[in-house]
Amino acid sequence: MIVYNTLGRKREEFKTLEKGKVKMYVCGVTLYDECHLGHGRAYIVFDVIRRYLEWEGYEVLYVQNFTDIDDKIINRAKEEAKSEKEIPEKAREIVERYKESYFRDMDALNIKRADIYPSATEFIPEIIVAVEKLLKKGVAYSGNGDIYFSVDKFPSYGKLSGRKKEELMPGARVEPEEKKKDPLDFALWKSAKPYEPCWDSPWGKGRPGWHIECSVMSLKCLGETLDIHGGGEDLIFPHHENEIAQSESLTGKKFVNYWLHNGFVTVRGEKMSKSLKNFFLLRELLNQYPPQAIRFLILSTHYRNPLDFDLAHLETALRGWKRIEECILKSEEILGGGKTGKLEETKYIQEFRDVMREDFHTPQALRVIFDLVSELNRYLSRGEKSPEAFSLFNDLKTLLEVLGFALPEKLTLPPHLEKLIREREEARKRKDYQTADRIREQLLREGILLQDTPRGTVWRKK
RNA sequence: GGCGGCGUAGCCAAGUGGCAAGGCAGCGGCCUGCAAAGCCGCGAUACCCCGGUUCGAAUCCGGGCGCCGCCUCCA
Repeated sequence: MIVYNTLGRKREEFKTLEKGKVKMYVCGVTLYDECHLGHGRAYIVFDVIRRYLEWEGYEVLYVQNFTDIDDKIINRAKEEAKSEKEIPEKAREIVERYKESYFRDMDALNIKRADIYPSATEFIPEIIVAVEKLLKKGVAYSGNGDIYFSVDKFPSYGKLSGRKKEELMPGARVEPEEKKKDPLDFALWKSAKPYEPCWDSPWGKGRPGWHIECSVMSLKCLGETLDIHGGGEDLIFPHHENEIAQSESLTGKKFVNYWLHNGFVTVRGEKMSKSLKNFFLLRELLNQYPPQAIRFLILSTHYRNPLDFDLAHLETALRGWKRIEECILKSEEILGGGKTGKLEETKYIQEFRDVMREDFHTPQALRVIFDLVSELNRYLSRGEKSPEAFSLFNDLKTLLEVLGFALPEKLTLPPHLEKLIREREEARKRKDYQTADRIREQLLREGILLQDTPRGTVWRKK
């Protein structure tokens, strides 16, 4: 299997530390706001990577953190709090609110839950120990109650993002802070201002810096070296660069073997972001489109390429998904649901494997699925219940599950609509097509689409 | 200023040396009472531009042009 490793910027053979096991850490969200499609992309992408690895027989331990203490959360709490002393409580409330919202969106998208969801505030003692260790090793220093990591003390700093320290200086908007010895140094521990949420530490009341939590939590949950660490490409610098510096200074071991980063979602060519106000919230999209359409859209572009979002593109994705869904519904009607006995694998399984082994090539995987759907449709259009058709149907369901598409559920119609369909069939027998067409239109207004097939009239949700 | 990415049919998107996948939309046909769905057939003499390497390039090299990202919180 080949994966593209950001560290080194090349495709590499994927070898796990321990045979058959994958330790995987994906940077989660900061719990201060709703998730938009950009977040959705990241977690769908890593969901598929995880599902594929599991399907290939790997035992995957998947960890995804929550950042539940951070400037943005505090700022939000300050906005919402009525008085200063309410701030810490508000911050907790905000965190809970958006954690719930996160799970609601991600569950709706059929993203498998991680094995562990560590939160920064659950690891304060461990973070403090880590910071003390870094101080003791002389790679960190104290500046007025804040503790900073000294980038100079980590010679290979820049190896992930491909920058040299000197290159970062000119023109870059690196805020020079007086407490820092070097503008690139970053906070491991921040001292608290009055009324901010805080914890006791050897350096006074404060809270952890952003980068240290991932180092500590991945270390505690997965060990010193990870197989895969993932996230959006905007995390490469400085977040992941800083994680490497801290973790490797702490353990002396290589932190991560394979760094995987997904590309952005853009809107009219520009990055989807809060500041540009060009974001689409997952919740709003999910109100209007089935989750499979969103997943289809995401997977139809390779995970490392930018994905330009437009509602028209989502509409196109929906139609594409509908073709697959129609094939499944029709198969169930003609061939019957449920798994049949294991028949020989079709060539499509092998093709799917071939393309997914090449850096998780989901656009190609969708091509394989469409090829399969076309062939299966040929059997179905003849009403043929051959073993080949059963086999194709089984494989189709298998492949869709690996890509995380929830299979359509068997729906039932309210009795009064069922009755209308029966009335229409009577009318058609009488050749009373006016009545039949009237009923068909009436049902369409209810969102029910009718298809008159050789095996009778079937209905679909529009 | 530094680092990185992208530019392929109307739209989306694969392909990274050997006759340009797939989807959506469109057109023609079959099926149908009419539809819907499905099936069959059709679409880039051509891959931003200009040079070069090669028997052969969308694919490699050089030079342009255009768009975007990171360097600041960010999936």
